[in-house]
Amino acid sequence: MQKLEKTGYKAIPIICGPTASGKTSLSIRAAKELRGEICCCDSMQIYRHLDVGTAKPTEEEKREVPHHLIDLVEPDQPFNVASYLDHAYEKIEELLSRNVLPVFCGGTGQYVQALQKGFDFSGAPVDREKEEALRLEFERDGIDGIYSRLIALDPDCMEKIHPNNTKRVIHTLALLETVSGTTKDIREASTQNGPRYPFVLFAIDWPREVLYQRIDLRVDIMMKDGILEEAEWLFKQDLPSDCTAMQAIGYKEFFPYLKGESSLETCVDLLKQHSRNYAKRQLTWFRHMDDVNWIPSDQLGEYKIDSFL
RNA sequence: GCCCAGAUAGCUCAGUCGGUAGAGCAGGGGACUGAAAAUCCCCGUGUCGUUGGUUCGAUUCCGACUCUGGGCA
Repeated sequence: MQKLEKTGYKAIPIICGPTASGKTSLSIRAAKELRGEICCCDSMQIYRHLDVGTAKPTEEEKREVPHHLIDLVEPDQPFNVASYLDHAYEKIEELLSRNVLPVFCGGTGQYVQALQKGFDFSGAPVDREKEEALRLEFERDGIDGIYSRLIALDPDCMEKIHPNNTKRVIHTLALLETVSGTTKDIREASTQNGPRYPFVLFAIDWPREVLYQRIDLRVDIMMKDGILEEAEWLFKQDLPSDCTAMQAIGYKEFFPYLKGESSLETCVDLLKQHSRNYAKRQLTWFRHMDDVNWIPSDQLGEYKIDSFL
């Protein structure tokens, strides 16, 4: 914490908001005013080569303010919250050692929450082989048996995890068969030490219809900026379809067109649709996070975040 | 002009052997502790095109009309 004091601020800001809400420009202005550097908090911008479709900062924007935590891995490499936290904490230390304030910016609710709450995943190891075995069992026999075993180990899961959410059922059972205790015990242990740093959250709020218009418009701009070429590049990499980068919005929508199964216009419309659906899910995250400072869209240009720091 | 097929939820359509209707998508709300831009849960009243007829009762059957496809001229 002492290192943070040297920057002159008491907390690290995290600027979030749904896709196309203006996070990037706000974070650049804020970082300049606070003499900080930007740390992205985005589960897709961590992939190299996926630039236009993930709305990564442009070269020009990166020249204005240094950006970190982007382009961390190749699209075929595995990545998750825990990897993100490792990179994030390392980067925060590096910036603080130079007395520079990290300014976080991003739309991945899970990553933001993990930072804010200080989740420690070291007590919840992942057993890939066990998960794979359960996945095979699920494909063979269905979810019922697996779900029953999960409930036997932790009855609370009955209301916390719906049996149709097979991905989560399998993951949680694998975890509970690896470590002792219930999900509640694991949760409690993971937040035992609290957040690593004091964070302050901001979220940008637009009227829904306006946000949706902005999303549609931004997709059109992405088309001009070469999103299709990027999608084609990714398509040609021929990665497994369950690989995370292949599920990024802005790429998968073009695959039917690239296979000759659908018109370009249909794909663009679908991309807009998926982006809107995603924005709604993001808002659910932000609305229910603790201590969020909402920034009304009409105050975006002059909003000062430093009074919270 | 004639023939055929449609007309039902914002969209695409199912259905009612005559008792006023339901799916997918869209839209709204929610969950989220190692794939999270993922995954999953909840929410469905709409002059059943208009208008006559038959009927206790018509969105359903019959007629006319309007509109939309397709075909023939």
